[in-house]
Amino acid sequence: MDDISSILKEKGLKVTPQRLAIINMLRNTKEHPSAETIYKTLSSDFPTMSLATVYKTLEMLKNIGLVQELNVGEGSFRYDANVNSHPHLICYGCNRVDDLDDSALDDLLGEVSKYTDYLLKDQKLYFYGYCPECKNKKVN
Amino acid sequence: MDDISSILKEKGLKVTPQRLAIINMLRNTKEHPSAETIYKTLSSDFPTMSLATVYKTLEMLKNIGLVQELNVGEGSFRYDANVNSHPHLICYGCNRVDDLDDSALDDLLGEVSKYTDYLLKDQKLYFYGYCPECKNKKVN
DNA sequence: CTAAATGCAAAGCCTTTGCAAGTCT
DNA sequence: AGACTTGCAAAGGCTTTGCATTTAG
Repeated sequence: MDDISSILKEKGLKVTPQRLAIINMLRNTKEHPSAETIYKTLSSDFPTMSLATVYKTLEMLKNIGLVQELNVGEGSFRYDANVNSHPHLICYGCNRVDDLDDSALDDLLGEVSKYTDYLLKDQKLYFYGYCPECKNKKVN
Repeated sequence: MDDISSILKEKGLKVTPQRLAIINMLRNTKEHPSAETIYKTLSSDFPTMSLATVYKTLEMLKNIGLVQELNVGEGSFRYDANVNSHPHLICYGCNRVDDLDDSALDDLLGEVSKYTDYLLKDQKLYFYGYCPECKNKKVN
């Protein structure tokens, strides 16, 4: 099921306002926020919440498979409530991080397996460039 | 040209034994070592060299385009003297990091461009699984 | 000689940990 | 009530920085 409270209870985890806020924020954004961004965004609603709680919650959500951690090369992680490991697109212009269509992934894996004898299990794929908006604005 | 001393001199950088050792080590390995690994490996030949020097040298080598930084998701970077951004394969069994054939990359980019309007400029592609050796050893 | 690099230690940044106080069930 | 979670501050791991000393050109 998709109801967070039920999932947490099933696992013997407590349902706290902070946890609900964090997972709900992640589920309602496409921005792939960092812990810091989550923290700041929720600060208005939870002024006393600490960054440590955000990290602990994210750790827990990772462990129960509700969230995945991304590393697009920024020195801090980003988080994604979409847990199937889909490719990402990162814009050099505006730093947005977009998802790449899932069906693209199948095609990519098909290509790779032509070139390696590895038994492939997972992947972290980051494509960098300019998003449709930025590629028009930019000079070169 | 490919002669390190000449490249450094051309850029007004000094040729030091430490720098030569680091770049030579990177050019002669396929292991994609971390700064720590480089440091430890060279310690026998350069007992007084500090980790800071390794980091400063790697930073410099990045800047002049002789080395690229990889992040395979380990909490520390790895370094690669092969600076074209080729895909990597990481083995869950033995943690080795292999290169994927360059021609695979062209195919992959061709696939991706079918699915996005991004203007693609670069990519960091990590495929995880079991290398040919480990996939035979493992149980599942 | 003198500009740049090294090596040491200290500082920084992101993340994790310890623990008392507070909250969920 | 009892166990888990929060929030604060301190600690950790990797990387960077500052600065006096040393080295390359």
